[in-house]
Amino acid sequence: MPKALHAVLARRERQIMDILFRRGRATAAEVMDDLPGEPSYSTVRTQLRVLEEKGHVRHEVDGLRFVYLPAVARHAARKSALRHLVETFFDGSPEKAVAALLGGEGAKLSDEQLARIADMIDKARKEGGR
Amino acid sequence: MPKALHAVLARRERQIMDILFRRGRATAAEVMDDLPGEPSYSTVRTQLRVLEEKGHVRHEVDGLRFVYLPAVARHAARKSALRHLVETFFDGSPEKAVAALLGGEGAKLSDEQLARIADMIDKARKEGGR
DNA sequence: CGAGACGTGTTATTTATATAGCACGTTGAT
DNA sequence: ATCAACGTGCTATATAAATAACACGTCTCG
Repeated sequence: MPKALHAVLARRERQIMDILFRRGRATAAEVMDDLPGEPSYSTVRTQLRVLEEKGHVRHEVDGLRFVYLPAVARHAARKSALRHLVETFFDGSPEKAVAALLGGEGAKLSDEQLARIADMIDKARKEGGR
Repeated sequence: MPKALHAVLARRERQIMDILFRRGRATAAEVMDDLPGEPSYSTVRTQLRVLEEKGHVRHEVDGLRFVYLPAVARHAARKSALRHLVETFFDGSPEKAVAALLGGEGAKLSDEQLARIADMIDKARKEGGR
Protein backbone atom coordinates (compact mmCIF):
# COMPACT_ATOMS: atom_id res chain seq x y z
CA MET A 1 0.00 0.00 0.00
CA PRO A 2 1.46 3.38 -0.99
CA LYS A 3 1.73 5.84 1.84
CA ALA A 4 -1.30 8.00 2.47
CA LEU A 5 -0.99 11.49 1.08
CA HIS A 6 -1.58 13.34 4.30
CA ALA A 7 1.31 11.49 5.87
CA VAL A 8 3.74 12.58 3.22
CA LEU A 9 2.91 16.09 2.12
CA ALA A 10 4.22 19.39 3.42
CA ARG A 11 1.86 22.14 4.47
CA ARG A 12 1.71 24.02 1.20
CA GLU A 13 1.71 20.85 -0.84
CA ARG A 14 -1.31 19.62 1.05
CA GLN A 15 -3.15 22.83 0.47
CA ILE A 16 -2.53 22.48 -3.23
CA MET A 17 -3.62 18.86 -3.35
CA ASP A 18 -6.80 19.77 -1.51
CA ILE A 19 -7.57 22.39 -4.11
CA LEU A 20 -7.02 19.88 -6.88
CA PHE A 21 -9.26 17.34 -5.19
CA ARG A 22 -11.95 19.93 -4.65
CA ARG A 23 -11.88 21.19 -8.20
CA GLY A 24 -10.94 17.97 -9.91
CA ARG A 25 -8.56 19.83 -12.20
CA ALA A 26 -7.09 23.27 -12.26
CA THR A 27 -4.60 25.55 -13.95
CA ALA A 28 -1.76 27.15 -12.04
CA ALA A 29 -3.70 30.40 -12.02
CA GLU A 30 -6.74 28.76 -10.48
CA VAL A 31 -4.68 27.07 -7.82
CA MET A 32 -3.10 30.40 -7.07
CA ASP A 33 -6.48 32.02 -6.61
CA ASP A 34 -7.52 29.46 -4.05
CA LEU A 35 -4.35 29.53 -2.01
CA PRO A 36 -4.25 31.66 1.12
CA GLY A 37 -1.58 34.31 1.37
CA GLU A 38 -0.59 35.85 -1.90
CA PRO A 39 1.85 33.46 -3.46
CA SER A 40 3.22 34.58 -6.78
CA TYR A 41 2.24 32.77 -9.91
CA SER A 42 5.82 31.68 -10.26
CA THR A 43 5.83 30.15 -6.81
CA VAL A 44 2.72 28.15 -7.44
CA ARG A 45 4.03 26.80 -10.69
CA THR A 46 7.22 25.70 -9.05
CA GLN A 47 5.28 23.83 -6.42
CA LEU A 48 3.13 22.13 -8.97
CA ARG A 49 6.23 21.02 -10.80
CA VAL A 50 7.69 19.61 -7.60
CA LEU A 51 4.47 17.79 -6.83
CA GLU A 52 4.61 16.36 -10.29
CA GLU A 53 8.20 15.19 -9.86
CA LYS A 54 7.13 13.46 -6.68
CA GLY A 55 4.33 11.76 -8.54
CA HIS A 56 1.42 13.33 -6.71
CA VAL A 57 0.20 15.37 -9.63
CA ARG A 58 0.15 15.10 -13.37
CA HIS A 59 -0.73 17.58 -16.04
CA GLU A 60 -2.50 17.59 -19.34
CA VAL A 61 -1.79 20.07 -22.06
CA ASP A 62 -4.77 22.19 -23.00
CA GLY A 63 -3.84 24.22 -26.03
CA LEU A 64 -1.11 26.40 -24.68
CA ARG A 65 -1.38 25.84 -21.00
CA PHE A 66 -1.16 23.09 -18.45
CA VAL A 67 -4.06 21.75 -16.51
CA TYR A 68 -3.10 19.90 -13.38
CA LEU A 69 -4.85 16.92 -11.81
CA PRO A 70 -4.18 14.66 -8.84
CA ALA A 71 -2.29 11.54 -9.83
CA VAL A 72 -4.43 9.47 -7.50
CA ALA A 73 -8.15 8.98 -7.97
CA ARG A 74 -10.22 11.18 -5.72
CA HIS A 75 -12.05 8.17 -4.45
CA ALA A 76 -8.89 6.48 -3.22
CA ALA A 77 -7.56 9.59 -1.52
CA ARG A 78 -10.89 10.17 0.09
CA LYS A 79 -11.14 6.70 1.47
CA SER A 80 -7.75 6.95 3.04
CA ALA A 81 -8.48 10.41 4.45
CA LEU A 82 -11.75 9.25 5.92
CA ARG A 83 -10.15 6.24 7.50
CA HIS A 84 -7.48 8.42 9.04
CA LEU A 85 -10.01 10.87 10.41
CA VAL A 86 -12.13 8.15 11.97
CA GLU A 87 -9.02 6.69 13.49
CA THR A 88 -7.73 9.96 14.90
CA PHE A 89 -10.85 11.66 16.14
CA PHE A 90 -13.49 8.97 16.52
CA ASP A 91 -11.60 6.16 18.21
CA GLY A 92 -11.87 4.09 15.06
CA SER A 93 -15.66 4.11 15.21
CA PRO A 94 -17.44 5.18 12.02
CA GLU A 95 -20.62 5.20 14.05
CA LYS A 96 -19.30 8.11 16.07
CA ALA A 97 -18.34 9.88 12.90
CA VAL A 98 -21.84 9.52 11.54
CA ALA A 99 -23.19 10.85 14.80
CA ALA A 100 -21.01 13.93 14.48
CA LEU A 101 -22.18 14.50 10.92
CA LEU A 102 -25.80 14.14 11.94
CA GLY A 103 -25.15 16.49 14.81
CA GLY A 104 -24.22 19.22 12.42
CA GLU A 105 -20.45 19.09 12.54
CA GLY A 106 -19.35 19.59 8.98
CA ALA A 107 -22.59 21.35 7.91
CA LYS A 108 -26.30 21.22 8.62
CA LEU A 109 -28.55 18.55 7.16
CA SER A 110 -31.96 19.17 5.69
CA ASP A 111 -34.97 16.96 6.31
CA GLU A 112 -34.79 15.49 2.83
CA GLN A 113 -31.17 14.58 3.37
CA LEU A 114 -32.03 12.88 6.63
CA ALA A 115 -34.76 10.93 4.88
CA ARG A 116 -32.37 9.73 2.20
CA ILE A 117 -29.88 8.70 4.82
CA ALA A 118 -32.56 6.73 6.64
CA ASP A 119 -33.16 4.86 3.39
CA MET A 120 -29.48 4.11 3.00
CA ILE A 121 -29.45 2.62 6.44
CA ASP A 122 -32.41 0.39 5.74
CA LYS A 123 -30.61 -0.93 2.72
CA ALA A 124 -27.39 -1.44 4.61
CA ARG A 125 -29.24 -3.38 7.29
CA LYS A 126 -30.91 -5.67 4.78
CA GLU A 127 -27.56 -6.34 3.17
CA GLY A 128 -25.98 -7.17 6.47
CA GLY A 129 -28.91 -9.26 7.70
CA ARG A 130 -29.02 -11.40 4.57
CA MET B 1 -11.60 32.14 14.07
CA PRO B 2 -8.07 30.77 14.52
CA LYS B 3 -6.66 28.99 11.53
CA ALA B 4 -7.42 25.29 11.28
CA LEU B 5 -4.59 23.07 12.38
CA HIS B 6 -4.25 21.10 9.19
CA ALA B 7 -3.71 24.33 7.30
CA VAL B 8 -0.83 25.40 9.43
CA LEU B 9 1.16 22.34 10.42
CA ALA B 10 4.14 20.77 8.71
CA ARG B 11 4.20 17.08 7.91
CA ARG B 12 5.91 15.85 11.04
CA GLU B 13 4.07 18.28 13.24
CA ARG B 14 0.78 16.97 11.96
CA GLN B 15 1.79 13.41 12.63
CA ILE B 16 2.57 14.33 16.19
CA MET B 17 -0.66 16.22 16.71
CA ASP B 18 -2.58 13.26 15.37
CA ILE B 19 -0.92 11.00 17.88
CA LEU B 20 -1.82 13.38 20.69
CA PHE B 21 -5.41 13.56 19.54
CA ARG B 22 -5.62 9.81 19.28
CA ARG B 23 -4.14 9.17 22.69
CA GLY B 24 -5.41 12.26 24.41
CA ARG B 25 -2.11 12.72 26.18
CA ALA B 26 1.32 11.22 25.76
CA THR B 27 4.92 11.39 26.88
CA ALA B 28 7.71 12.06 24.42
CA ALA B 29 8.59 8.38 24.52
CA GLU B 30 5.05 7.37 23.59
CA VAL B 31 4.93 9.85 20.74
CA MET B 32 8.23 8.48 19.54
CA ASP B 33 6.88 4.94 19.54
CA ASP B 34 3.96 5.91 17.37
CA LEU B 35 5.93 7.91 14.83
CA PRO B 36 6.98 6.21 11.59
CA GLY B 37 10.64 6.16 10.75
CA GLU B 38 12.93 5.91 13.72
CA PRO B 39 13.24 9.42 15.01
CA SER B 40 15.53 9.77 18.00
CA TYR B 41 14.10 10.61 21.36
CA SER B 42 15.92 13.91 21.18
CA THR B 43 14.30 14.79 17.88
CA VAL B 44 10.83 14.12 19.14
CA ARG B 45 11.36 16.22 22.21
CA THR B 46 12.59 19.11 20.15
CA GLN B 47 9.51 18.96 17.99
CA LEU B 48 7.23 18.85 20.96
CA ARG B 49 8.98 21.91 22.32
CA VAL B 50 8.53 23.72 19.03
CA LEU B 51 4.87 22.78 18.90
CA GLU B 52 4.53 24.14 22.38
CA GLU B 53 6.20 27.42 21.42
CA LYS B 54 3.75 27.73 18.59
CA GLY B 55 0.91 27.16 20.98
CA HIS B 56 -0.39 23.89 19.56
CA VAL B 57 0.62 21.77 22.49
CA ARG B 58 1.02 22.18 26.20
CA HIS B 59 2.51 19.94 28.84
CA GLU B 60 1.79 18.95 32.38
CA VAL B 61 4.42 17.81 34.78
CA ASP B 62 3.91 14.29 36.04
CA GLY B 63 6.42 13.66 38.77
CA LEU B 64 9.66 13.84 36.84
CA ARG B 65 8.51 13.85 33.31
CA PHE B 66 6.37 15.83 30.93
CA VAL B 67 3.09 14.68 29.57
CA TYR B 68 2.00 16.49 26.43
CA LEU B 69 -1.53 17.34 25.36
CA PRO B 70 -3.08 19.24 22.49
CA ALA B 71 -3.71 22.87 23.34
CA VAL B 72 -7.03 22.75 21.52
CA ALA B 73 -9.91 20.57 22.64
CA ARG B 74 -10.22 17.41 20.62
CA HIS B 75 -13.79 18.25 19.85
CA ALA B 76 -12.91 21.55 18.24
CA ALA B 77 -10.10 20.11 16.14
CA ARG B 78 -12.33 17.29 15.07
CA LYS B 79 -15.10 19.55 13.97
CA SER B 80 -12.78 21.58 11.85
CA ALA B 81 -11.17 18.50 10.37
CA LEU B 82 -14.52 16.99 9.54
CA ARG B 83 -15.70 20.16 7.90
CA HIS B 84 -12.57 20.31 5.81
CA LEU B 85 -12.89 16.71 4.72
CA VAL B 86 -16.52 17.12 3.72
CA GLU B 87 -15.56 20.22 1.80
CA THR B 88 -12.64 18.64 0.00
CA PHE B 89 -13.90 15.20 -0.82
CA PHE B 90 -17.66 15.29 -0.58
CA ASP B 91 -18.55 18.52 -2.36
CA GLY B 92 -19.62 20.04 0.92
CA SER B 93 -22.33 17.41 1.39
CA PRO B 94 -22.33 15.63 4.75
CA GLU B 95 -24.91 13.30 3.29
CA LYS B 96 -22.32 11.96 0.88
CA ALA B 97 -19.90 11.56 3.73
CA VAL B 98 -22.40 9.51 5.68
CA ALA B 99 -22.99 7.39 2.60
CA ALA B 100 -19.29 6.68 2.34
CA LEU B 101 -19.13 5.71 5.99
CA LEU B 102 -22.11 3.41 5.63
CA GLY B 103 -20.51 1.96 2.53
CA GLY B 104 -17.59 0.77 4.55
CA GLU B 105 -15.02 3.45 3.79
CA GLY B 106 -13.31 4.06 7.09
CA ALA B 107 -14.24 0.67 8.59
CA LYS B 108 -17.09 -1.82 8.54
CA LEU B 109 -20.26 -1.32 10.55
CA SER B 110 -22.00 -3.99 12.56
CA ASP B 111 -25.77 -4.48 12.65
CA GLU B 112 -26.02 -3.06 16.11
CA GLN B 113 -24.18 0.03 15.01
CA LEU B 114 -26.52 0.46 12.08
CA ALA B 115 -29.47 0.13 14.42
CA ARG B 116 -28.15 2.81 16.71
CA ILE B 117 -27.53 5.09 13.77
CA ALA B 118 -31.12 4.57 12.61
CA ASP B 119 -32.25 5.74 16.03
CA MET B 120 -30.09 8.82 15.83
CA ILE B 121 -31.69 9.70 12.55
CA ASP B 122 -35.18 9.34 13.92
CA LYS B 123 -34.28 11.74 16.65
CA ALA B 124 -32.66 14.18 14.28
CA ARG B 125 -35.77 14.16 12.12
CA LYS B 126 -38.06 14.84 15.04
CA GLU B 127 -35.84 17.72 16.12
CA GLY B 128 -35.85 19.23 12.66
CA GLY B 129 -39.61 18.75 12.18
CA ARG B 130 -40.51 20.39 15.47
C1' DC C 1 3.88 43.93 -37.55
C1' DG C 2 4.76 45.09 -32.76
C1' DA C 3 3.56 45.44 -27.87
C1' DG C 4 1.33 43.41 -24.14
C1' DA C 5 -0.68 39.51 -21.93
C1' DC C 6 -0.11 35.06 -20.78
C1' DG C 7 2.33 30.95 -20.38
C1' DT C 8 6.46 27.84 -19.63
C1' DG C 9 11.63 26.50 -18.23
C1' DT C 10 15.32 27.27 -15.34
C1' DT C 11 17.71 28.85 -11.50
C1' DA C 12 18.57 31.28 -7.06
C1' DT C 13 17.59 32.43 -2.29
C1' DT C 14 15.51 32.59 2.18
C1' DT C 15 13.10 30.38 5.73
C1' DA C 16 11.32 26.46 8.11
C1' DT C 17 11.60 21.75 9.24
C1' DA C 18 13.56 17.63 10.73
C1' DT C 19 17.17 15.71 12.86
C1' DA C 20 20.47 14.81 16.62
C1' DG C 21 24.45 15.68 20.00
C1' DC C 22 25.98 16.93 24.49
C1' DA C 23 25.79 18.64 29.31
C1' DC C 24 23.43 18.27 33.34
C1' DG C 25 19.97 16.85 37.11
C1' DT C 26 17.22 13.24 39.78
C1' DT C 27 16.17 8.72 41.32
C1' DG C 28 16.64 3.97 42.60
C1' DA C 29 19.24 -0.09 43.33
C1' DT C 30 23.59 -2.11 44.58
C1' DA D 1 28.07 6.96 47.55
C1' DT D 2 27.98 5.86 43.15
C1' DC D 3 26.57 4.24 38.76
C1' DA D 4 23.17 3.47 35.35
C1' DA D 5 18.73 4.72 33.54
C1' DC D 6 15.85 8.14 32.38
C1' DG D 7 14.53 12.68 31.75
C1' DT D 8 15.22 17.74 30.62
C1' DG D 9 17.68 22.18 28.54
C1' DC D 10 20.24 24.01 25.14
C1' DT D 11 22.56 24.17 20.83
C1' DA D 12 23.97 22.81 16.17
C1' DT D 13 23.33 21.30 11.42
C1' DA D 14 21.58 19.13 7.15
C1' DT D 15 17.70 18.81 4.32
C1' DA D 16 13.46 20.24 2.49
C1' DA D 17 10.06 23.57 1.53
C1' DA D 18 8.47 27.99 0.14
C1' DT D 19 9.23 31.81 -2.38
C1' DA D 20 10.38 34.53 -6.46
C1' DA D 21 13.34 36.56 -10.45
C1' DC D 22 14.54 36.28 -15.08
C1' DA D 23 14.74 34.63 -19.87
C1' DC D 24 12.20 33.11 -23.47
C1' DG D 25 8.17 31.64 -26.60
C1' DT D 26 3.41 32.32 -28.66
C1' DC D 27 -0.91 34.20 -29.39
C1' DT D 28 -3.89 38.32 -30.23
C1' DC D 29 -5.63 42.50 -31.48
C1' DG D 30 -5.18 47.22 -32.84
